[in-house]
Amino acid sequence: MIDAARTMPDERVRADSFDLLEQFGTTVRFTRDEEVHPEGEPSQYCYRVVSGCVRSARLTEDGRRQVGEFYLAGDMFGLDDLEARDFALESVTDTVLRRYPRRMMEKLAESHSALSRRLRDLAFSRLHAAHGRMMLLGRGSAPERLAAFLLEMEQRLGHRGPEMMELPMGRADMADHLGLTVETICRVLTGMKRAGKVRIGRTGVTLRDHAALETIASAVLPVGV
Amino acid sequence: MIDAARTMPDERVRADSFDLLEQFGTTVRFTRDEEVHPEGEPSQYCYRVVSGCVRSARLTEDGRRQVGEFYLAGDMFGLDDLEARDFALESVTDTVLRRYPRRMMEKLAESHSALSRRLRDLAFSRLHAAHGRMMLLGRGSAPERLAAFLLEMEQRLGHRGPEMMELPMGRADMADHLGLTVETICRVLTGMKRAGKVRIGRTGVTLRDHAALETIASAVLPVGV
DNA sequence: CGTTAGCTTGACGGACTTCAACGATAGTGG
DNA sequence: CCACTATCGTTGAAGTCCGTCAAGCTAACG
Repeated sequence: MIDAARTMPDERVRADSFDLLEQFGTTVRFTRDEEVHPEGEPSQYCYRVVSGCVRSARLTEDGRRQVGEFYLAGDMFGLDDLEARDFALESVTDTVLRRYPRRMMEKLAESHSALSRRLRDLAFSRLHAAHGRMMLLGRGSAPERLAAFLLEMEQRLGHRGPEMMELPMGRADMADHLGLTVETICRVLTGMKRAGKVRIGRTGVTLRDHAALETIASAVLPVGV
Repeated sequence: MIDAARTMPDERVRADSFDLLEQFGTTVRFTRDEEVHPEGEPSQYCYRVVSGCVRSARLTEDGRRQVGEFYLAGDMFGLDDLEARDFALESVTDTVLRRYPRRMMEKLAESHSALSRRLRDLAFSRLHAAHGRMMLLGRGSAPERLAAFLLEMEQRLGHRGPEMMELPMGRADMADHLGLTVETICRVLTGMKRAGKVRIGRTGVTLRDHAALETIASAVLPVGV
């Protein structure tokens, strides 16, 4: 388990620094659409996704919703009390989480510079991703947003091969994540289907024409990616 | 010193932790629209704005531009090589910066947990702001974006009183920051002027009806802010 | 088998963009 | 000092992409 964690290439949590925390962790379970942590309260815990999917979401008074991020298996979240303060954290599907006391993490970070460094890197990595998403939301068309999203999901889910990729979230979650409506998601998805770029199932998608999707998405991605 | 760090309310840099770094700093100057750091290169330095304004910007092949953040006097930036890697850093106006070697900062952070903690808090604070901006870009109307921007600028510039607030950036920068066009910025601004909410000058704005602007912006701000 | 939640499709309207022209201001050189 | 010019800001008209509203469809579940 530790070794498997160690081979993670990206921001996914590697065991080395974080396993200091492991002994203080408890496992918690949620069914779909439960509140892991409510909007507006300071958070006592941080979490790691064991399986399933969690979303951070903010709601306006008039009902508009923005889904900030999706956290997938291996991802850590709730590391700052800031984020939890004005984004609700909700399970998307049936989800198993590992929960750690934030105070303990901060205490450990004080004496273990490697953990501290790791937390910082993680924060900057997230910030980096957020900046990319700002480009997407600010300047991307609906097809560009969706293409980028599908490719990101494929990468983060570690999906390989031709079989259908199961997406944990529904159309509404995608829409609120990408700043679009459910209808637009459907229409763009249908368009991609008709063009032979994707195959669509109820809960999954198959990316048939990778190159085409990457071309669409690359317009709003940093050059040379 | 540690206590001071703990009571920090916002992300503005106070000398306490960061002044460890001060002796390694050098002062650099830029006139408007110069490149502080180009897109695509790893950064050797991080910076603090002494005076003026710096923007982070990303460009697509077909000419669309996204301005990620504006850094004002007191703000630090370039703390991660990630951000610098795919956002160019450019002076908006005549700007004086204090420049520090990143390697030195990381070295100091290893042995000084207060600095490390500060860096982490700063990163999370930025992430927090980025999430707010995602809500704005994904779900906000043009007036909502502009109102939120004007109020944010007033706060960050530390502006008080009835006299005109000088904005360092032009309409194009605002537009690319808010995911709008220059024309839309003008039109919304004119509308606000006609409604008596603002007064407009070439390089500055006066916020005449604070309450109205806050009402507009509050729709896409977290509840209770 | 009925019910419900989520997905899909269509018609229409609106907010913002695009394209175009005009205006104002600052900087420059004769 | 004053044209001259470049740059930026403003305004108007037309177009487009996406949102809104509405209805139908599909699949899962009791």
